[in-house]
Amino acid sequence: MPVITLPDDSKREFDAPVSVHDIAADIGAGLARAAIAGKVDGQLVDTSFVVDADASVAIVTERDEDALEVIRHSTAHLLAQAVKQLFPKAQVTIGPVIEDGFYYDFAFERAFTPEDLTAIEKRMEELAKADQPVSRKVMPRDEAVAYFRDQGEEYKAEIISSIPDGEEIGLYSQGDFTDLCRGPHVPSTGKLRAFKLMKVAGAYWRGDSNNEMLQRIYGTAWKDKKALKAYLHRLEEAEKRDHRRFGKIMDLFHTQPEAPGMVFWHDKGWTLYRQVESYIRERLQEHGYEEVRTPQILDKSLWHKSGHWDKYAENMFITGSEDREFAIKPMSCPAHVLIFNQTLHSFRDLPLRMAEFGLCHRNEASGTLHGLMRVRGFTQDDAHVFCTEDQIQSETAALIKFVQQVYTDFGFDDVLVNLSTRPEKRVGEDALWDKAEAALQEAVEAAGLDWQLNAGDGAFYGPKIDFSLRDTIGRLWQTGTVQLDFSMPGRLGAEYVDSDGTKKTPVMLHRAILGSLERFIGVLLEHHAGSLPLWLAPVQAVAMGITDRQDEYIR
RNA sequence: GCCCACAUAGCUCAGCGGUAGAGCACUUCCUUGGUAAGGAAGAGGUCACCGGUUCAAGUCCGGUUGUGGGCUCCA
Repeated sequence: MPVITLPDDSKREFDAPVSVHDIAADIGAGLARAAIAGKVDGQLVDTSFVVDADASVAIVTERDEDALEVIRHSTAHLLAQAVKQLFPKAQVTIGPVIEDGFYYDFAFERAFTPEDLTAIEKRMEELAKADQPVSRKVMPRDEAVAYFRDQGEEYKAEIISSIPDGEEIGLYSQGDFTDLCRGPHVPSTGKLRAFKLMKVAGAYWRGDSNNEMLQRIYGTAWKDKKALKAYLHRLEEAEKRDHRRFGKIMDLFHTQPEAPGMVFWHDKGWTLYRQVESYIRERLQEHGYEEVRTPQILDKSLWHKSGHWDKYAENMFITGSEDREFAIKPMSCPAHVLIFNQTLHSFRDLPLRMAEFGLCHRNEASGTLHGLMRVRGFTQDDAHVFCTEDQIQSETAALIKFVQQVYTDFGFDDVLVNLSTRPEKRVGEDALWDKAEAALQEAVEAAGLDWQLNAGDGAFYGPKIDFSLRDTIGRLWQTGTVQLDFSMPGRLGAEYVDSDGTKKTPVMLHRAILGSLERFIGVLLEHHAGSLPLWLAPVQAVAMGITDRQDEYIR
């Protein structure tokens, strides 16, 4: 018979299998009422979950962090239930929990309007008030597929079909609504007391832009009205830190339709820009870099050789002269290799560190442009380190130190680090990838960084470490990057003479610390809420008179 | 690029079929040694662009461009 160990290490014994709800009730009627979910041996479960063996059990109430996830997930179901009642033709798809809330994707013949959203939210309030019990049952896969197909829910049926064999298919029901779900959920809809629908947006089915577009409704949910209000207030405050706002009020820059995605820097903004640039320039000298400058426009054939044309042609701006086709450079690396190739190099020259404030243009899809954060014309604080395979790790380690120093100097302490490994489409032998990935991983670990693995997200030419900074409303913007490349030097014919007198191909490390100066300044403005550190501020002090009589002295 | 929304004075916005409005900013004059902006007067808009409906269009409809929020993408 199950012996239940509670979080305070007290034990309770039951004669027969017992539900989480009943365990809570055994402790106290109040707790049973407050229970939102349970945690059995660390696993979040429904209150109806039956414990039939010895286990450690915690009752999850809204005081626990875990409750929020359950509440948000259940609110997503509430949203789906409301939508199905109001728009029976809408098909449900998926509705996961995200940071601060949830969303649910629907397939519907038309877009939901803001008025629809209001109506849906109202219906959700009613359903929550009705306090309908939420129940779970398990269904065999084929039966579940048939069940949803019968109701015209093709997407759900497709999802269930793709669940691997042997996995349990759990269905949750509340009132007239049943949805496939892993759970857990609140025991009844009355537990959902503080939510709000935020916005509608389009989203592709299964995240693939070749698929049809669904209607995504975003919402937020909290344990009570007070927390909801605090969240909405936080959003308002975040809006005030928007870098585009500072661009205006501090007279730093503007954009306009004649040059979408490109920045007009005003005097004060350019002062800030130059300050950032000269800071980096000083660091480059300290870290043993040479600085170069390469052309904006380069013959198409170079981009064919580098491999960029095949992969990124549609994102490159093209121009021509007489009968030749040129591309406006989207990156500086091939040009740096061309400089490298101008001289015969000894292994003694390596590592050779070549930096450029590289002005690049990329024809980004119009819908992705965003203030200074995502632009079409930008300057990378770019550099390439030509080195031997043996130098990869020490150079990477040095770069990580460099990056950390810069972020610290600019006042950032919360930096996200990702290590991205080989993608499916790639060049280079697996053995080389093994070596490269291991070298990068060792370097991040040696630096004591808190990092995450982004498996399969590397560039086609090598693995990379990305550094991201978070903006005001939680979005992450990649700034720094260290990318290993064992493709381009060979493609473009870079060579050095090794100690044994033979010619070898160097390895190339691409790296940027700020990423683009534009984006970095955007993040900087948001991070400091416009109050830049004195050394960066374009206006450091203002002398003001008290009346016009002092004007003479001030001038 | 895709979905939705938006585009009115330098800025923030109201107006939503009947010949353009507010606050702030700006200009002039007055006032002023006290923590964002005291008084008075004034200037400023082919209501993003193109087309349509209508006796009449910021106002309704279609298209284009740009912007915003998502999605996809990000060498």
